[in-house]
Amino acid sequence: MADGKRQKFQALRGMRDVLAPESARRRLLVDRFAQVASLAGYDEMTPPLVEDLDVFRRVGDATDVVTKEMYDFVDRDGSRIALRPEMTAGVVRAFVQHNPLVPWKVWYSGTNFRHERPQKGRYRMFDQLGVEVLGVDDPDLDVEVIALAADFFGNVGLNDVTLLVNSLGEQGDRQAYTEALRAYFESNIDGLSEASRETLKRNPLRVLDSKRGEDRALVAAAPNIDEFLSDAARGHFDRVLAGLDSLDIAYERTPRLVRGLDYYRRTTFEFTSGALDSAQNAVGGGGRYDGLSEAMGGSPTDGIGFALGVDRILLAADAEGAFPAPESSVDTFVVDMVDGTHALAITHELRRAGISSERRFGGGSVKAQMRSADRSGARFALIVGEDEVAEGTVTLRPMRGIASDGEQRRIPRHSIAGEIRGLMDSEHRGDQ
RNA sequence: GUGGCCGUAGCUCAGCCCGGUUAGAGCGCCAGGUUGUGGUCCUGGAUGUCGGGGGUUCAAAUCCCCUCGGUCACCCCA
Repeated sequence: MADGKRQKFQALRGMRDVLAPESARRRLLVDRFAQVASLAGYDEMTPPLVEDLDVFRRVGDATDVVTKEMYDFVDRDGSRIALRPEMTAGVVRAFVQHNPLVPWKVWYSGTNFRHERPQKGRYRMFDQLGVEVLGVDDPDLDVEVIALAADFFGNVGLNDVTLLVNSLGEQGDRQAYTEALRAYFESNIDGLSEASRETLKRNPLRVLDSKRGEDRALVAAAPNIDEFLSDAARGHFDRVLAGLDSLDIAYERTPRLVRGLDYYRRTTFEFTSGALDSAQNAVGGGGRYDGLSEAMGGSPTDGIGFALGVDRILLAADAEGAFPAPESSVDTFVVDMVDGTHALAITHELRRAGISSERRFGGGSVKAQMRSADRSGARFALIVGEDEVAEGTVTLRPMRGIASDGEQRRIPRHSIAGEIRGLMDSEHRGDQ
């Protein structure tokens, strides 16, 4: 800096570094999701982190995500681009661009950006896992998609999760309902909070989401979506509910559930965690968005999908004591009391043989090296001193695991990898 | 974006209200006890721009202002 004083930087607001062991836990969570999704026939896809600003605008201009929270900027060539605030828009844009065979079933994991005031469970940079399916109108698909998410939560060990479902009807139904709400709230405007009056101008549906006490009574008595569903929408929704019942997937029918993004039609759903007692208790949500493809310039195509919040899932897992971070450990730790050249050679050798191996740098007493070995979580310590070098051996000392009661012994220097491999295999089989 | 609360060693926190010797504790870390052996125990040790900047004062971690960050509610949503 100008004054010569050293500036200590820190991550930008709402953006966090993910260090071990959290980093390993996240990787594991994504792996789990990949498993569950691929079991159901979904392929991974990775849309760009940045898109033309208009791609995201198609998501809806009445949502804060698009109007107030986007990281948009002017590129060097003058075009307006933006960091993705969610994944669906990019996926649908990709669908329109590549015109793949339908049904197109994809899953994704990735980072999104939203310029909001950070809070626990709400960050400016956050990861989502999700799926999207394009080209299928069948209500059974809605069930498959919801079941996939529900199974994933179960797989991760989250038990205190509630599924909320609703139908917003066809586009016309949704519009009619919106108008009915507008009329209703306008005729009762005096009972509405200041903030909700503002919301009413932009998006009457959103008023249903108000958490202000003053609005509660009015919201409770508001028109119900059920009265506005067309026969087709009604029939579709009934099939979805019947499907959920048949799979024993518990749900709560919530006519007031209004999802944030404007593109939702018909089936909408949300998963909330009872373990998260904050206002940020939604761990995932999604629904049908028939019509988005057209908005992106493609032909009319049915679509459905969901996005799950990685940060919130992990927070909920913490609260439930589920899905702990995997312990990081190595198979072997080399203690070199000679000059370090043995540690260098042996770790290299073992790693090439597929056996993980660590060592301490900068030497240190045997005691210090052993302490490092212990901390590394290594199952075996390989100790090399003058004596071992002289007789062409290394000392193999069991540190933990099934083998930890065994005595340490010397093994030929040239058969270390084979010896370790054998021990780990027998341990894996549950032998002595 | 609006309002409230908080910010002291790597971590969890005491001290701040009622300014005043070298700013503390536990855990962790390092070393020694055991000159070739971890995890327990004992002994010793290191570590802080008291979030940052400015102000008041003889004197500020303690008071005031600004700012940055976290957190809670609203809002929004994953």
